[in-house]
Amino acid sequence: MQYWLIKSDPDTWDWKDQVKVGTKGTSWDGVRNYQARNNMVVMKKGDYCLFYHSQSDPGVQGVVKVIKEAYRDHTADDDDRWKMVDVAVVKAFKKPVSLKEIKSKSGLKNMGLLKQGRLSVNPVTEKEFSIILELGGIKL
DNA sequence: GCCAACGTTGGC
DNA sequence: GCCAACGTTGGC
Repeated sequence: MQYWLIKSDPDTWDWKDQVKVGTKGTSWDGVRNYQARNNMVVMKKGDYCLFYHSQSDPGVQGVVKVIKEAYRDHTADDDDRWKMVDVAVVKAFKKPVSLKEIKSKSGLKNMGLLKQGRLSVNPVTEKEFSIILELGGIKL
């Protein structure tokens, strides 16, 4: 089992949209970065991902899981390089965990999110994952 | 809207 | 293969 953090610009796709599609989930398309793609390719069905809003009021909104492993991103025209996975909602946080909180928590100082702010798909350790769930006020 | 960080492109 | 120019992301 691996843990991840995936970012979405809420103007394009936000947590509410994700909740709306429910257990059917949605394809996480549009990723055009090699590192992010490489991370998606190694995702396994059932892996948990923290759903993160970038831009205005950045923070983790809840937990989703991988329901379909990497396959060709159909939004990439005839460019075969790009992949996507499908994710579905697991649970919403009682309270979103802001970037500020993440920065101020000592156990989270080494998160990929902080080290490489621009990468939209980041690996998260089990420990980091559990700290963030706690901050979000939920248990799985 | 600005800017830093980083990725990508293209000329050589 | 190097590097400058340019584009994009994301925090503030």
